[in-house]
Amino acid sequence: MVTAATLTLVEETPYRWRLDRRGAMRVPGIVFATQRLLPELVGDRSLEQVANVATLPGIVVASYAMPDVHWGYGFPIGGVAATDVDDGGVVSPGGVGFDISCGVRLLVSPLLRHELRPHLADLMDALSRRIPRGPGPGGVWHLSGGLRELEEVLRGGARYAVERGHGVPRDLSRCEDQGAVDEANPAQVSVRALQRGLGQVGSLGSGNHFLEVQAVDAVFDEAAADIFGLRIDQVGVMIHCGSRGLGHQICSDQVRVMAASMWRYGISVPDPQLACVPVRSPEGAAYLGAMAAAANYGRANRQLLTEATREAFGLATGTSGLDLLYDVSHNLAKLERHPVDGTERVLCVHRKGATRALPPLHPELPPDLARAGQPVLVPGSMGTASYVLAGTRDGAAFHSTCHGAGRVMSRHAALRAITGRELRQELESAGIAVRGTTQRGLAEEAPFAYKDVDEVVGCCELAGLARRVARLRPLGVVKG
DNA sequence: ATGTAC
Repeated sequence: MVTAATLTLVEETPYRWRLDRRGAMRVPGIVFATQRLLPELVGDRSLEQVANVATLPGIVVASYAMPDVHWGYGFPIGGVAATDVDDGGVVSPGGVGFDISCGVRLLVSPLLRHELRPHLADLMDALSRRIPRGPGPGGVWHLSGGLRELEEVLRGGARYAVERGHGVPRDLSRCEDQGAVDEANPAQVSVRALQRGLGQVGSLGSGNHFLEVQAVDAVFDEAAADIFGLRIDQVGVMIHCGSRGLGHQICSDQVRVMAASMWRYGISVPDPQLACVPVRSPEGAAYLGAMAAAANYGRANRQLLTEATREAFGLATGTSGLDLLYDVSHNLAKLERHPVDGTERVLCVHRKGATRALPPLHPELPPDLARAGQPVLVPGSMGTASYVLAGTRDGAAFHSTCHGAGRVMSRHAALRAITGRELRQELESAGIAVRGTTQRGLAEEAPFAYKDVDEVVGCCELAGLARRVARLRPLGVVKG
């Protein structure tokens, strides 16, 4: 067990720090952070988690932490770890997180900020009526085919949603994996998970999930912004949500199975929350099949919320046309090919609170975006800025970057520091319309409970993980 | 994140 007290970070550059191998670590840790972010990440147990992840069988190159890293279940949130699947590499549900395929999409409208202004209150009210949110059941899509149709969602994700008329084919061209991964295995999804998922397709959930009406307030890379269709004052809608109770139940189910079967593979880990099995094992295949089903559910979820958003936008503004810029997950494991020591290997890349950031001209990119690199959507904390980044040619951490601001204060501490009523007043007086659920839910997401998103994305750019394209400021927030 | 514990 590596203890926090013995961990020492060695400065490689002002934006990149190394945790040297020691004890059972198979690879070093690499932490991307500025001097200003360092105390925040040393303040919790996330460094210890970076070191623990470095002990996993088959891990290659390094256990990475993004600048928004913070403590999580087993793996840190903001962690990236890749294992060599043909060399005993493992897959671990803790490296994906409970909210499988949690992610973000950004819709871009033809309106500018001043054109929306007279319609903003109507738009927020229309969104408030149409966007199911908060914990528990409720979703915009009532699956008339019941569990049988849910299985279609698990196989087809956003593709199935569009097939059923909930969106247009162009949406799919702007989704990671064109809206669905092919490896989903609904047979590995428990009845309980299915039951939880049945009534939640098209819902935000709670916690840090949100839907925001935003406007571009800064452009950092004119050429990329032009390719992405973003200009100053342009209005967009950002949707941040995941796979709700279904993903959570799948993670719980699979962790239990893995913890009970690890001994068969002779694997020992320094933390029981790092339960894992070889990718090439029956349990590994079961997890990846169930995880893919949850991933598709998450993509369908964001697609249905897009449809509801378009309806609200049309009603309130009389304008149609909310084009999808991109949809990308930040909680997922994927089998990808990457060079390791000069040889191309098949790796199981775990990104937990970390976003894939493909470089310009990568074959998986939509052809019309390829020159700019993959759009990376980074939601900031409530009431602050969000960013659009783009993948860089060199990248690092298997082409990954940050996923958000990163929490620094516990929900409990945030509740002690401010009331929901106070926070709502602060946001409204800053000109941000709020449509929330509970006072408590608002208070837990207070901006001071998070790192400075400007510092986080600035660090990503300086470290070469991604480059800044545009910043968006909220005009209105629908809070889960 | 999560029918915020089965």
